[in-house]
Amino acid sequence: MKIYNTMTGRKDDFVPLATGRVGMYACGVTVYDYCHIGHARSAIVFDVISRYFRYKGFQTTFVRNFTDIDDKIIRRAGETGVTWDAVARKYIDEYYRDMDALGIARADIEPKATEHISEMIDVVQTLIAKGHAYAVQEGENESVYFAVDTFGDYGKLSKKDLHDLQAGARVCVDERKKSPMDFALWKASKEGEPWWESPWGKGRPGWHIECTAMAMRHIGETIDIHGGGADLVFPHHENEIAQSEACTGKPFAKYWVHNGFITIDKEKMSKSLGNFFTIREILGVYDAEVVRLFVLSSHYRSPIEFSRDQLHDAESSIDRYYSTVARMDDVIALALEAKSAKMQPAAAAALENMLDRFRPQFEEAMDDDFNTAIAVGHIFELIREINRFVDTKPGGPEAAALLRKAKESLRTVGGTLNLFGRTPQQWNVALLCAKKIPLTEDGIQAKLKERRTARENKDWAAADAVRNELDVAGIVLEDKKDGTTWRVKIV
RNA sequence: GGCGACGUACCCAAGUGGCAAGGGGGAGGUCUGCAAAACCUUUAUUCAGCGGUUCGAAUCCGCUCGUCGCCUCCA
Repeated sequence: MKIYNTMTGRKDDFVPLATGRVGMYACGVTVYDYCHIGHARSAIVFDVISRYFRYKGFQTTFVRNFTDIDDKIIRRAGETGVTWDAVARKYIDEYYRDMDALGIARADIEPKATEHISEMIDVVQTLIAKGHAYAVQEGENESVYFAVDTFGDYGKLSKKDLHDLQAGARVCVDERKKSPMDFALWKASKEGEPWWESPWGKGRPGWHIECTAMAMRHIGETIDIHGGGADLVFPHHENEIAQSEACTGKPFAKYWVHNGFITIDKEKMSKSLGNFFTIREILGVYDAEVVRLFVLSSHYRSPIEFSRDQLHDAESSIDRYYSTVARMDDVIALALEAKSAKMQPAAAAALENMLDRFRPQFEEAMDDDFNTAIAVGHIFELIREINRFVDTKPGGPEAAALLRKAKESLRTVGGTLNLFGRTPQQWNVALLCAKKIPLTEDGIQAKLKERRTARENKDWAAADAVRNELDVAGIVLEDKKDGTTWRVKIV
């Protein structure tokens, strides 16, 4: 298994610290606003990575944190006239509402910064004792900064040179700091700000220290995988490395995994540019599975351009998938009553051959730095082969068994990608909802019954009238030997 | 200014030394009461451009052009 490691700049063989176990930590969100589709990408990517480790049989501990104390949260509290912790609570709730709707599994441990204050203080004290950090008086309290020049490896993750950074520093020079690149481990609390008691008086944690404290507490001093969005490489992860490794003298993480951005008109989607869509805006128009396939159709490190066309493509692909499942179900359902059990040997052999290769190919794709785009490609190759087989009009228990085997493989692989877990019927009902089609399943069935009577009487005009009526509403009918089924039209 | 990434068909997207995956769309066909779905054929002699290395390059090297990211909070 190979994983691209930001630290080494290449794909490295994955060797866990402890055989058969993986500890991974992904940076979550700062809870001061609704999540946008960029947060969704990161969540989807690390959800699937953790699923794949489990698929491979690793005993996996996945930690994803909430930053629930921070300048932006305090500012938002001031703007809206509520307390900072009320802001954090609200947006944690909203986070879960969005991520649950997106179908993202909960991480094994979802720690909050404010619940690990004492662990952070311990790390900061150790850093001061080892001469890597210094306290500075600020009003009645003290702030603590990490002295970047005491950590020789500073810049090793982001490949930055300390001198270049200082030369081109855009950060304001802060008189209190010994060096402009030093960063806050602990911030003295100003009047009206939230605070915790500490050896440096009243204060609150800096941004980076929480991840060090929580990763060590919940996984260990060295973790297998540390991940997050590519924008966290510098300064966040660089600073985490400095403070963690200076504290323990051990490597902080073995593999650094960073997902690429979602872009709008080729530009990074971000709060500051204002060019973002929230998860709930998108889920008001597209089904969650569509968003997940859209994200997984590209490699996780590539930038992906967000657009209506892209989501539409993903929607069509999923519809193709479920249409094929429906065809398989028809063959399986008719197997018992099939008078002539038959199967073309060549067609069956072709499908069996592809089925034998399917799981190994999936693993080969995912083992190569989680290449979900290729994995999805293999799924659709199998779908095509299944359709070829079904086109030969197979029947009987042997054909049914072969298709059941295909369904089982697809279910396992799909489950690992968190895709294709529903029935065709559930998919179409979900589409009624996503596309806001004002019809219920029962209502559609009533129309189908009406049309069946017309067709039995060979009243083609009346039958076509029903078809047209439903077509206008966005429903397509498919006449088959044993009845008519409906689908939501993808336009 | 420093560091880094990317440029593959009408659109999206894999492929990083040996015949250019997959999805969407377009065109033609089979099937069908009419449709839809599905399948078949077709849609890149070519991978931003120019050189170089090689028996062989989308893939490696160099240059040019273009786009984007990080260097400040960011997934």
